[in-house]
Amino acid sequence: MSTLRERADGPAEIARAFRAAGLRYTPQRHAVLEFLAKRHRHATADEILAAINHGDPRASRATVYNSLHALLDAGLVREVGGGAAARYDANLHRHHHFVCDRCGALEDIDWFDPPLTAARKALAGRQVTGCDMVFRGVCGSCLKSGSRAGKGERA
Amino acid sequence: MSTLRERADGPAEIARAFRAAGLRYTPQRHAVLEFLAKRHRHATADEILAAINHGDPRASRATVYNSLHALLDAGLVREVGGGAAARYDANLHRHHHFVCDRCGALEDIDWFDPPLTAARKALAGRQVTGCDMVFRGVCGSCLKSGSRAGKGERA
DNA sequence: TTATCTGCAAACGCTTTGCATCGGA
DNA sequence: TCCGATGCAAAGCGTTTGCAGATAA
Repeated sequence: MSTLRERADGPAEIARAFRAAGLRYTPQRHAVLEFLAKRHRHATADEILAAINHGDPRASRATVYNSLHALLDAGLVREVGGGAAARYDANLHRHHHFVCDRCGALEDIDWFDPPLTAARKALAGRQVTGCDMVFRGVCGSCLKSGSRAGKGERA
Repeated sequence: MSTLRERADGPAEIARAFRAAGLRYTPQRHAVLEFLAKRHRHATADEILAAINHGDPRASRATVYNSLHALLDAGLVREVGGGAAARYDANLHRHHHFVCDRCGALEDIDWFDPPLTAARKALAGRQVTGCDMVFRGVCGSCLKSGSRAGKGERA
């Protein structure tokens, strides 16, 4: 499991990631992956679209979705269910998620091993390749402020 | 935490659940909760709508969503991210989920305690009220058949 | 050269909303 | 009686698709 976010800060690394994954390397795809890898995590497709079209390569909405699907298939990007719109995350560092029921923030939680031993019995007869743990509750700043913060992304 | 599915098979129990939750009790809402509690789990809003309009009380699409939200707020129903459309589950028995990457089946996994001790450090500073564990992999029948089963619900 | 990606726009599916009416408490 | 639920239809939003033209390998 590579840690793209740590090592792929240079354009060359991103190009290499595409080739390693057997994906065609286009400026648009580069922009999508670079945006996710270097700048923002938990970005929605729309945020990616806006950011890219603010910059140089310019990609259409369809192309952004297209690229995201290619990257998902290749395992370079992860989809997080979060809320209404899907969020994408290039950080392949394993981590869990926490969703604040009050302000909707989606935060990363440091990785710890899921209880696969305890799960073994319950999961018998299946081939398990992954486990997403999503915790829910009230995040730190909502606890502090005591009120509802702006609904949105804060991770 | 009540186990509606086990005890609320009678209409009276369902009415009671509404009153206990401080919700207005209408025929439509009764039908939604009854459908989820007695018959089908992991049902989409559309499935609920179709089932209800096949029966007696008849509810509009908006009313189904409306009822579901009321039930969600009251904690009588759980939303499961599953796929494109949200799925709803009245079984308040705690359980985890398993999603088959091959056929898309959504299965229940017997409850076991999440590793909250291990998580404590990572979750510090937050108030945690819940934990959804979603396992991914290949389900039993796909393993057997070796090919892709029909995409859909099989839990 | 050729398979495949891009871009545009329109379609699609799920969910929400506005508003007049109905009905449970 | 009165607040809130219902029903209809239309809008909203995120996502996908079809097809002609462009482009990476």
